[in-house]
Amino acid sequence: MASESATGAASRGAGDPPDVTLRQAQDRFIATWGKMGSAWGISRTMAEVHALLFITGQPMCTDDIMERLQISRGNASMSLRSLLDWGVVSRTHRRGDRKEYFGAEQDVWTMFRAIVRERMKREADPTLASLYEIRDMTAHLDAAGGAARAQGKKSRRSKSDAHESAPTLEATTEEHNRRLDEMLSFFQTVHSLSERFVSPTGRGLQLAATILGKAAS
Amino acid sequence: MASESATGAASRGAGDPPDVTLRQAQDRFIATWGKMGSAWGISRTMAEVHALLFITGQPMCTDDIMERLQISRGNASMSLRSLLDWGVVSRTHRRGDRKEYFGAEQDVWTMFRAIVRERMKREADPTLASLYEIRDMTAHLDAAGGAARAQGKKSRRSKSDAHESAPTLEATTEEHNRRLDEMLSFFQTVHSLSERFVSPTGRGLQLAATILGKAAS
DNA sequence: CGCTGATTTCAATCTTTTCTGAAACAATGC
DNA sequence: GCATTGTTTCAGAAAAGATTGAAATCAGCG
Repeated sequence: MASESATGAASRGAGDPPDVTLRQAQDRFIATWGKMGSAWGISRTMAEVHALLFITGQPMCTDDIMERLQISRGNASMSLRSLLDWGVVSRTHRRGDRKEYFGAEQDVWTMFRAIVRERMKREADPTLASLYEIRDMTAHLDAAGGAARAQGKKSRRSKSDAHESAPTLEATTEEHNRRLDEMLSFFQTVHSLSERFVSPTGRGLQLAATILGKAAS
Repeated sequence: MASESATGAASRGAGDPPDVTLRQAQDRFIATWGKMGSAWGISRTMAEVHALLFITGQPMCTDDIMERLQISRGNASMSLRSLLDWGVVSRTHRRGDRKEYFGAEQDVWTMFRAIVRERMKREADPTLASLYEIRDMTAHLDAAGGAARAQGKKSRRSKSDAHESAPTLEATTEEHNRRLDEMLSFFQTVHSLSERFVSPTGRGLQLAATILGKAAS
Protein backbone atom coordinates (compact mmCIF):
# COMPACT_ATOMS: atom_id res chain seq x y z
CA MET A 1 0.00 0.00 0.00
CA ALA A 2 2.74 2.37 0.84
CA SER A 3 4.26 1.98 -2.56
CA GLU A 4 1.50 3.93 -4.22
CA SER A 5 1.47 6.83 -1.87
CA ALA A 6 0.46 10.18 -3.28
CA THR A 7 3.90 11.53 -3.98
CA GLY A 8 3.12 13.53 -7.02
CA ALA A 9 5.71 13.08 -9.69
CA ALA A 10 6.65 9.56 -8.83
CA SER A 11 3.32 7.93 -9.38
CA ARG A 12 1.69 10.45 -11.65
CA GLY A 13 2.32 8.61 -14.86
CA ALA A 14 0.47 5.52 -13.71
CA GLY A 15 -3.11 6.67 -13.69
CA ASP A 16 -3.29 10.11 -15.22
CA PRO A 17 -3.02 10.93 -18.88
CA PRO A 18 0.70 10.22 -19.03
CA ASP A 19 3.31 12.28 -20.68
CA VAL A 20 4.89 9.25 -22.22
CA THR A 21 7.61 11.26 -23.86
CA LEU A 22 8.74 12.88 -20.65
CA ARG A 23 8.79 9.54 -18.96
CA GLN A 24 10.84 8.05 -21.77
CA ALA A 25 13.26 10.93 -21.69
CA GLN A 26 13.71 10.45 -17.96
CA ASP A 27 14.27 6.74 -18.41
CA ARG A 28 16.87 7.29 -21.07
CA PHE A 29 18.60 9.82 -18.90
CA ILE A 30 18.64 7.36 -16.04
CA ALA A 31 20.06 4.64 -18.25
CA THR A 32 22.72 6.93 -19.67
CA TRP A 33 23.76 8.14 -16.27
CA GLY A 34 23.87 4.61 -14.94
CA LYS A 35 26.06 3.45 -17.77
CA MET A 36 28.47 6.30 -17.32
CA GLY A 37 28.58 5.71 -13.60
CA SER A 38 29.50 2.09 -13.96
CA ALA A 39 32.23 2.99 -16.43
CA TRP A 40 33.74 5.18 -13.71
CA GLY A 41 33.59 2.64 -10.94
CA ILE A 42 30.28 3.61 -9.41
CA SER A 43 27.55 1.05 -8.91
CA ARG A 44 25.07 1.29 -11.74
CA THR A 45 22.07 1.32 -9.43
CA MET A 46 23.50 4.06 -7.27
CA ALA A 47 24.02 6.20 -10.34
CA GLU A 48 20.50 5.44 -11.51
CA VAL A 49 18.96 6.45 -8.23
CA HIS A 50 20.87 9.68 -8.39
CA ALA A 51 19.82 10.23 -12.00
CA LEU A 52 16.19 9.67 -11.08
CA LEU A 53 16.28 12.16 -8.24
CA PHE A 54 18.17 14.67 -10.31
CA ILE A 55 16.11 14.54 -13.45
CA THR A 56 12.72 14.57 -11.76
CA GLY A 57 13.78 17.25 -9.31
CA GLN A 58 11.21 15.80 -6.97
CA PRO A 59 12.06 14.48 -3.53
CA MET A 60 11.03 10.84 -3.46
CA CYS A 61 10.68 8.21 -0.78
CA THR A 62 12.24 4.77 -0.82
CA ASP A 63 9.09 3.13 -2.13
CA ASP A 64 8.82 5.53 -5.04
CA ILE A 65 12.38 4.74 -6.03
CA MET A 66 11.93 1.00 -5.61
CA GLU A 67 8.94 1.03 -7.87
CA ARG A 68 10.29 3.33 -10.52
CA LEU A 69 13.62 1.55 -10.83
CA GLN A 70 12.36 -1.93 -10.00
CA ILE A 71 14.91 -2.59 -7.31
CA SER A 72 14.69 -4.10 -3.86
CA ARG A 73 14.26 -2.20 -0.65
CA GLY A 74 17.71 -3.09 0.55
CA ASN A 75 19.33 -1.93 -2.62
CA ALA A 76 17.44 1.34 -2.58
CA SER A 77 18.38 1.93 1.03
CA MET A 78 22.04 1.20 0.42
CA SER A 79 22.22 3.36 -2.66
CA LEU A 80 20.55 6.26 -0.91
CA ARG A 81 22.88 5.97 2.01
CA SER A 82 25.87 6.10 -0.32
CA LEU A 83 24.48 9.09 -2.14
CA LEU A 84 24.00 10.83 1.19
CA ASP A 85 27.60 10.02 2.08
CA TRP A 86 28.72 11.52 -1.19
CA GLY A 87 26.75 14.63 -0.42
CA VAL A 88 24.84 14.73 -3.69
CA VAL A 89 21.50 13.78 -2.16
CA SER A 90 19.86 15.10 0.97
CA ARG A 91 17.00 14.06 3.22
CA THR A 92 13.83 16.04 3.41
CA HIS A 93 10.67 15.51 5.35
CA ARG A 94 7.06 16.31 4.79
CA ARG A 95 4.68 17.61 7.33
CA GLY A 96 2.41 14.93 8.63
CA ASP A 97 4.38 12.17 6.98
CA ARG A 98 6.76 9.91 8.77
CA LYS A 99 8.49 8.82 5.61
CA GLU A 100 11.84 10.22 4.60
CA TYR A 101 12.14 11.83 1.23
CA PHE A 102 15.33 12.23 -0.75
CA GLY A 103 16.22 14.97 -3.17
CA ALA A 104 19.26 15.46 -5.39
CA GLU A 105 21.43 18.53 -5.43
CA GLN A 106 20.13 20.49 -8.38
CA ASP A 107 23.06 22.69 -9.25
CA VAL A 108 25.26 20.80 -11.65
CA TRP A 109 28.50 22.50 -10.67
CA THR A 110 27.87 22.04 -6.99
CA MET A 111 27.04 18.43 -7.66
CA PHE A 112 30.29 17.77 -9.49
CA ARG A 113 32.23 19.63 -6.87
CA ALA A 114 30.85 17.21 -4.31
CA ILE A 115 31.74 14.26 -6.51
CA VAL A 116 35.27 15.47 -7.08
CA ARG A 117 35.71 16.20 -3.39
CA GLU A 118 34.69 12.70 -2.40
CA ARG A 119 36.65 10.91 -5.07
CA MET A 120 39.77 12.82 -4.20
CA LYS A 121 39.29 12.05 -0.54
CA ARG A 122 38.69 8.37 -1.15
CA GLU A 123 41.10 7.55 -3.93
CA ALA A 124 43.57 10.21 -4.93
CA ASP A 125 44.61 11.19 -1.42
CA PRO A 126 45.38 7.63 -0.27
CA THR A 127 47.23 7.07 -3.52
CA LEU A 128 49.26 10.19 -2.95
CA ALA A 129 50.05 9.05 0.58
CA SER A 130 51.20 5.68 -0.71
CA LEU A 131 53.37 7.33 -3.33
CA TYR A 132 55.05 9.37 -0.62
CA GLU A 133 55.73 6.27 1.41
CA ILE A 134 57.08 4.43 -1.59
CA ARG A 135 59.28 7.36 -2.42
CA ASP A 136 60.66 7.34 1.09
CA MET A 137 61.66 3.71 0.76
CA THR A 138 64.43 4.66 -1.62
CA ALA A 139 65.15 8.15 -0.33
CA HIS A 140 68.47 7.08 1.14
CA LEU A 141 69.83 6.57 -2.35
CA ASP A 142 69.13 10.05 -3.55
CA ALA A 143 72.08 11.55 -5.28
CA ALA A 144 71.27 15.11 -4.23
CA GLY A 145 69.92 14.65 -0.74
CA GLY A 146 66.29 14.81 0.22
CA ALA A 147 65.72 18.06 -1.60
CA ALA A 148 64.10 16.34 -4.51
CA ARG A 149 61.50 14.91 -2.18
CA ALA A 150 57.98 16.15 -2.41
CA GLN A 151 58.70 18.75 -5.01
CA GLY A 152 58.93 16.60 -8.09
CA LYS A 153 62.26 17.98 -9.05
CA LYS A 154 63.13 16.66 -12.45
CA SER A 155 66.79 15.95 -12.07
CA ARG A 156 68.20 14.68 -15.28
CA ARG A 157 70.21 11.70 -14.36
CA SER A 158 73.83 12.63 -14.26
CA LYS A 159 75.81 10.86 -16.90
CA SER A 160 78.90 10.88 -14.80
CA ASP A 161 78.30 7.99 -12.47
CA ALA A 162 81.67 6.42 -12.86
CA HIS A 163 81.10 4.25 -9.83
CA GLU A 164 82.80 1.13 -10.97
CA SER A 165 81.26 -0.89 -8.15
CA ALA A 166 77.56 -1.02 -9.03
CA PRO A 167 76.70 1.63 -11.55
CA THR A 168 73.72 -0.17 -13.01
CA LEU A 169 71.92 -0.67 -9.74
CA GLU A 170 72.48 2.85 -8.54
CA ALA A 171 71.51 4.31 -11.86
CA THR A 172 68.38 2.17 -11.83
CA THR A 173 67.37 3.35 -8.41
CA GLU A 174 68.03 6.91 -9.37
CA GLU A 175 65.74 6.57 -12.35
CA HIS A 176 63.15 4.90 -10.21
CA ASN A 177 63.24 7.89 -7.92
CA ARG A 178 63.03 10.30 -10.79
CA ARG A 179 59.90 8.53 -12.09
CA LEU A 180 58.28 8.58 -8.69
CA ASP A 181 59.08 12.24 -8.29
CA GLU A 182 57.48 13.07 -11.60
CA MET A 183 54.43 11.10 -10.65
CA LEU A 184 54.26 12.82 -7.28
CA SER A 185 54.58 16.17 -8.90
CA PHE A 186 51.73 15.38 -11.24
CA PHE A 187 49.48 14.19 -8.44
CA GLN A 188 50.28 17.22 -6.36
CA THR A 189 49.29 19.47 -9.20
CA VAL A 190 46.04 17.62 -9.69
CA HIS A 191 45.43 17.66 -5.99
CA SER A 192 45.93 21.40 -5.74
CA LEU A 193 43.74 21.99 -8.74
CA SER A 194 40.98 19.90 -7.27
CA GLU A 195 41.19 21.78 -4.00
CA ARG A 196 40.65 24.98 -5.86
CA PHE A 197 37.75 23.51 -7.69
CA VAL A 198 36.21 22.06 -4.58
CA SER A 199 36.65 24.96 -2.22
CA PRO A 200 33.78 27.29 -1.38
CA THR A 201 35.56 29.95 -3.35
CA GLY A 202 35.93 27.44 -6.15
CA ARG A 203 33.75 29.60 -8.27
CA GLY A 204 36.82 31.20 -9.69
CA LEU A 205 37.97 27.96 -11.16
CA GLN A 206 34.51 27.23 -12.40
CA LEU A 207 34.52 30.50 -14.23
CA ALA A 208 37.99 29.87 -15.59
CA ALA A 209 36.91 26.46 -16.78
CA THR A 210 33.91 27.94 -18.51
CA ILE A 211 35.97 30.57 -20.24
CA LEU A 212 38.72 28.17 -21.23
CA GLY A 213 36.14 25.70 -22.44
CA LYS A 214 34.18 28.20 -24.44
CA ALA A 215 37.25 29.65 -26.04
CA ALA A 216 38.39 26.27 -27.28
CA SER A 217 35.11 25.06 -28.69
CA MET B 1 61.47 -22.31 -19.97
CA ALA B 2 61.14 -19.14 -21.88
CA SER B 3 60.02 -17.42 -18.73
CA GLU B 4 63.52 -17.02 -17.42
CA SER B 5 65.04 -15.41 -20.44
CA ALA B 6 67.87 -13.02 -19.84
CA THR B 7 65.97 -9.78 -19.99
CA GLY B 8 67.93 -7.75 -17.56
CA ALA B 9 65.77 -5.86 -15.13
CA ALA B 10 62.92 -8.30 -14.99
CA SER B 11 64.87 -11.28 -13.78
CA ARG B 12 67.80 -9.56 -12.16
CA GLY B 13 66.59 -9.83 -8.64
CA ALA B 14 66.32 -13.59 -8.76
CA GLY B 15 69.92 -14.67 -8.83
CA ASP B 16 72.12 -11.65 -8.31
CA PRO B 17 72.70 -9.82 -5.06
CA PRO B 18 69.22 -8.33 -5.08
CA ASP B 19 68.23 -4.84 -4.31
CA VAL B 20 65.39 -6.02 -2.18
CA THR B 21 64.31 -2.52 -1.30
CA LEU B 22 64.00 -1.45 -4.90
CA ARG B 23 62.01 -4.54 -5.68
CA GLN B 24 59.70 -3.90 -2.75
CA ALA B 25 59.22 -0.31 -3.77
CA GLN B 26 58.32 -1.41 -7.27
CA ASP B 27 55.88 -3.96 -5.94
CA ARG B 28 54.19 -1.43 -3.74
CA PHE B 29 53.96 0.97 -6.60
CA ILE B 30 52.38 -1.72 -8.74
CA ALA B 31 49.88 -2.56 -6.03
CA THR B 32 49.00 1.09 -5.47
CA TRP B 33 48.55 1.75 -9.14
CA GLY B 34 46.44 -1.37 -9.54
CA LYS B 35 44.19 -0.37 -6.69
CA MET B 36 43.68 3.10 -8.05
CA GLY B 37 43.01 1.76 -11.50
CA SER B 38 40.30 -0.56 -10.32
CA ALA B 39 38.68 2.27 -8.37
CA TRP B 40 38.41 4.15 -11.65
CA GLY B 41 36.95 1.33 -13.67
CA ILE B 42 40.13 -0.08 -15.15
CA SER B 43 40.97 -3.73 -14.76
CA ARG B 44 43.37 -4.17 -11.89
CA THR B 45 45.73 -6.36 -13.87
CA MET B 46 45.88 -3.96 -16.76
CA ALA B 47 46.82 -1.18 -14.39
CA GLU B 48 49.44 -3.40 -12.77
CA VAL B 49 51.04 -4.28 -16.07
CA HIS B 50 51.22 -0.62 -16.86
CA ALA B 51 52.64 0.17 -13.46
CA LEU B 52 55.32 -2.47 -13.90
CA LEU B 53 56.40 -1.16 -17.27
CA PHE B 54 56.31 2.41 -16.08
CA ILE B 55 58.20 2.00 -12.85
CA THR B 56 60.91 -0.26 -14.19
CA GLY B 57 61.31 1.83 -17.31
CA GLN B 58 62.53 -1.33 -18.97
CA PRO B 59 60.85 -2.81 -22.01
CA MET B 60 59.73 -6.30 -21.09
CA CYS B 61 58.40 -9.27 -22.98
CA THR B 62 55.24 -11.18 -22.22
CA ASP B 63 57.06 -13.85 -20.26
CA ASP B 64 58.79 -11.33 -18.03
CA ILE B 65 55.46 -9.79 -17.19
CA MET B 66 53.78 -13.12 -16.61
CA GLU B 67 56.42 -14.16 -14.18
CA ARG B 68 56.74 -10.90 -12.33
CA LEU B 69 53.00 -10.43 -11.88
CA GLN B 70 52.08 -14.10 -11.67
CA ILE B 71 49.42 -13.94 -14.33
CA SER B 72 48.55 -16.14 -17.26
CA ARG B 73 49.75 -15.67 -20.80
CA GLY B 74 46.27 -14.84 -22.03
CA ASN B 75 45.79 -12.22 -19.39
CA ALA B 76 49.15 -10.64 -20.10
CA SER B 77 48.45 -10.58 -23.81
CA MET B 78 45.01 -9.04 -23.35
CA SER B 79 46.25 -6.41 -20.93
CA LEU B 80 49.11 -5.44 -23.21
CA ARG B 81 46.79 -5.18 -26.15
CA SER B 82 44.53 -2.86 -24.19
CA LEU B 83 47.43 -0.75 -23.08
CA LEU B 84 48.55 -0.47 -26.68
CA ASP B 85 45.03 0.58 -27.65
CA TRP B 86 45.14 3.22 -24.98
CA GLY B 87 48.42 4.45 -26.34
CA VAL B 88 50.29 4.35 -23.04
CA VAL B 89 52.48 1.39 -23.98
CA SER B 90 54.36 0.74 -27.19
CA ARG B 91 56.04 -2.21 -28.83
CA THR B 92 59.77 -2.38 -29.23
CA HIS B 93 62.06 -5.02 -30.64
CA ARG B 94 65.55 -6.14 -29.97
CA ARG B 95 68.15 -7.03 -32.49
CA GLY B 96 68.50 -10.75 -32.90
CA ASP B 97 65.43 -11.48 -30.82
CA ARG B 98 62.10 -12.42 -32.22
CA LYS B 99 60.21 -11.55 -29.07
CA GLU B 100 58.22 -8.40 -28.76
CA TYR B 101 59.04 -6.09 -25.93
CA PHE B 102 56.72 -3.55 -24.41
CA GLY B 103 57.61 -0.26 -22.84
CA ALA B 104 55.48 2.34 -21.09
CA GLU B 105 55.32 5.98 -22.03
CA GLN B 106 57.68 7.61 -19.59
CA ASP B 107 56.47 11.19 -19.58
CA VAL B 108 53.78 11.47 -16.96
CA TRP B 109 51.91 14.33 -18.60
CA THR B 110 51.91 12.66 -21.98
CA MET B 111 50.69 9.51 -20.34
CA PHE B 112 47.77 11.21 -18.67
CA ARG B 113 46.93 13.07 -21.83
CA ALA B 114 46.61 9.72 -23.57
CA ILE B 115 44.44 8.40 -20.78
CA VAL B 116 42.16 11.42 -20.81
CA ARG B 117 41.91 11.29 -24.58
CA GLU B 118 40.81 7.67 -24.57
CA ARG B 119 38.40 7.99 -21.68
CA MET B 120 36.74 10.98 -23.27
CA LYS B 121 36.44 9.17 -26.55
CA ARG B 122 35.00 6.05 -24.97
CA GLU B 123 32.75 7.40 -22.27
CA ALA B 124 32.21 11.12 -22.16
CA ASP B 125 31.58 11.58 -25.86
CA PRO B 126 28.92 8.86 -26.10
CA THR B 127 27.31 10.24 -22.97
CA LEU B 128 27.25 13.69 -24.46
CA ALA B 129 25.69 12.30 -27.64
CA SER B 130 23.00 10.56 -25.61
CA LEU B 131 22.28 13.73 -23.67
CA TYR B 132 21.75 15.59 -26.95
CA GLU B 133 19.34 12.95 -28.13
CA ILE B 134 17.45 12.98 -24.87
CA ARG B 135 17.27 16.73 -24.99
CA ASP B 136 15.80 16.55 -28.46
CA MET B 137 13.02 14.29 -27.27
CA THR B 138 11.41 17.17 -25.43
CA ALA B 139 12.60 20.02 -27.61
CA HIS B 140 9.10 20.65 -28.96
CA LEU B 141 8.03 21.88 -25.56
CA ASP B 142 10.65 24.57 -25.30
CA ALA B 143 9.19 27.84 -24.22
CA ALA B 144 11.92 30.08 -25.53
CA GLY B 145 14.07 28.09 -27.93
CA GLY B 146 16.82 26.74 -25.67
CA ALA B 147 19.93 28.77 -26.15
CA ALA B 148 22.17 26.02 -24.84
CA ARG B 149 21.07 23.59 -27.51
CA ALA B 150 23.63 22.92 -30.19
CA GLN B 151 21.48 21.87 -33.13
CA GLY B 152 18.96 24.63 -32.84
CA LYS B 153 15.68 22.86 -33.31
CA LYS B 154 12.87 25.30 -34.02
CA SER B 155 10.01 25.17 -31.62
CA ARG B 156 6.86 25.65 -33.64
CA ARG B 157 4.55 25.55 -30.68
CA SER B 158 3.33 28.84 -29.37
CA LYS B 159 4.01 29.05 -25.69
CA SER B 160 0.82 30.81 -24.78
CA ASP B 161 -1.60 28.08 -25.69
CA ALA B 162 -3.34 28.42 -22.36
CA HIS B 163 -4.02 24.74 -22.06
CA GLU B 164 -5.84 24.82 -18.81
CA SER B 165 -5.73 21.03 -18.65
CA ALA B 166 -2.10 20.44 -17.62
CA PRO B 167 -0.13 23.45 -16.54
CA THR B 168 1.85 21.36 -14.10
CA LEU B 169 2.96 19.03 -16.79
CA GLU B 170 4.24 21.82 -18.94
CA ALA B 171 6.07 23.35 -16.05
CA THR B 172 7.56 19.98 -15.24
CA THR B 173 8.81 19.48 -18.76
CA GLU B 174 10.22 22.93 -18.80
CA GLU B 175 12.21 22.20 -15.68
CA HIS B 176 13.31 18.90 -17.11
CA ASN B 177 14.67 20.73 -20.12
CA ARG B 178 16.39 23.28 -17.97
CA ARG B 179 18.14 20.52 -16.02
CA LEU B 180 19.25 18.81 -19.17
CA ASP B 181 20.52 22.05 -20.59
CA GLU B 182 22.59 22.69 -17.50
CA MET B 183 24.00 19.22 -17.68
CA LEU B 184 24.79 19.62 -21.35
CA SER B 185 26.46 22.91 -20.71
CA PHE B 186 28.61 21.34 -18.04
CA PHE B 187 29.63 18.45 -20.24
CA GLN B 188 30.41 20.76 -23.11
CA THR B 189 32.69 22.75 -20.88
CA VAL B 190 34.46 19.63 -19.68
CA HIS B 191 34.71 18.37 -23.21
CA SER B 192 36.28 21.58 -24.46
CA LEU B 193 38.66 21.64 -21.55
CA SER B 194 39.75 18.10 -22.21
CA GLU B 195 40.34 18.87 -25.86
CA ARG B 196 42.67 21.62 -24.85
CA PHE B 197 44.47 19.36 -22.46
CA VAL B 198 44.72 16.55 -24.94
CA SER B 199 45.75 18.47 -28.02
CA PRO B 200 49.35 18.52 -29.20
CA THR B 201 49.47 22.13 -28.17
CA GLY B 202 47.97 21.10 -24.83
CA ARG B 203 51.12 22.23 -23.16
CA GLY B 204 49.42 25.51 -22.47
CA LEU B 205 46.89 23.91 -20.26
CA GLN B 206 49.53 21.80 -18.60
CA LEU B 207 51.39 24.94 -17.75
CA ALA B 208 48.24 26.63 -16.54
CA ALA B 209 47.44 23.64 -14.39
CA THR B 210 50.88 23.68 -12.90
CA ILE B 211 50.69 27.36 -12.11
CA LEU B 212 47.20 27.17 -10.71
CA GLY B 213 48.14 24.12 -8.69
CA LYS B 214 51.31 25.64 -7.32
CA ALA B 215 49.59 28.85 -6.41
CA ALA B 216 46.95 27.07 -4.40
CA SER B 217 49.18 24.71 -2.49
C1' DC C 1 6.33 0.87 27.63
C1' DG C 2 4.79 -1.53 23.55
C1' DC C 3 2.59 -0.85 18.98
C1' DT C 4 3.15 0.61 14.24
C1' DG C 5 5.42 1.46 10.38
C1' DA C 6 9.81 3.03 8.33
C1' DT C 7 14.68 1.99 7.77
C1' DT C 8 18.94 -0.62 7.97
C1' DT C 9 21.63 -4.67 7.89
C1' DC C 10 23.50 -8.86 6.14
C1' DA C 11 23.94 -13.77 4.64
C1' DA C 12 22.64 -16.05 0.56
C1' DT C 13 22.13 -15.64 -4.23
C1' DC C 14 22.66 -13.89 -8.64
C1' DT C 15 25.26 -11.19 -12.24
C1' DT C 16 29.09 -9.33 -14.19
C1' DT C 17 33.77 -9.11 -14.87
C1' DT C 18 38.17 -11.01 -15.00
C1' DC C 19 41.37 -14.76 -15.63
C1' DT C 20 43.14 -19.06 -17.27
C1' DG C 21 45.03 -22.43 -20.37
C1' DA C 22 45.13 -24.67 -24.30
C1' DA C 23 44.27 -24.46 -29.20
C1' DA C 24 44.49 -21.64 -33.30
C1' DC C 25 47.15 -18.48 -35.53
C1' DA C 26 51.24 -15.77 -37.28
C1' DA C 27 56.04 -15.11 -38.46
C1' DT C 28 60.65 -16.57 -39.16
C1' DG C 29 64.45 -19.40 -40.60
C1' DC C 30 65.99 -23.67 -42.54
C1' DG D 1 57.33 -26.80 -47.23
C1' DC D 2 57.61 -27.42 -42.44
C1' DA D 3 59.61 -26.95 -37.91
C1' DT D 4 60.15 -23.53 -34.35
C1' DT D 5 59.20 -19.78 -31.67
C1' DG D 6 56.18 -16.30 -30.31
C1' DT D 7 51.23 -14.16 -30.14
C1' DT D 8 46.26 -14.00 -29.98
C1' DT D 9 41.80 -15.81 -29.15
C1' DC D 10 38.10 -17.71 -26.58
C1' DA D 11 35.19 -21.09 -23.93
C1' DG D 12 34.92 -22.27 -19.45
C1' DA D 13 36.43 -21.44 -14.47
C1' DA D 14 37.04 -18.37 -10.81
C1' DA D 15 36.60 -14.16 -8.48
C1' DA D 16 34.55 -9.91 -7.53
C1' DG D 17 30.73 -7.24 -7.06
C1' DA D 18 25.82 -6.22 -6.87
C1' DT D 19 21.19 -7.43 -5.37
C1' DT D 20 17.68 -9.47 -2.78
C1' DG D 21 14.56 -10.27 1.04
C1' DA D 22 13.64 -11.13 5.43
C1' DA D 23 15.00 -10.29 10.14
C1' DA D 24 16.74 -6.80 13.24
C1' DT D 25 16.67 -2.18 14.46
C1' DC D 26 14.98 2.29 15.13
C1' DA D 27 11.58 6.31 15.81
C1' DG D 28 7.37 8.39 16.77
C1' DC D 29 3.13 8.04 19.24
C1' DG D 30 -0.72 6.79 22.38
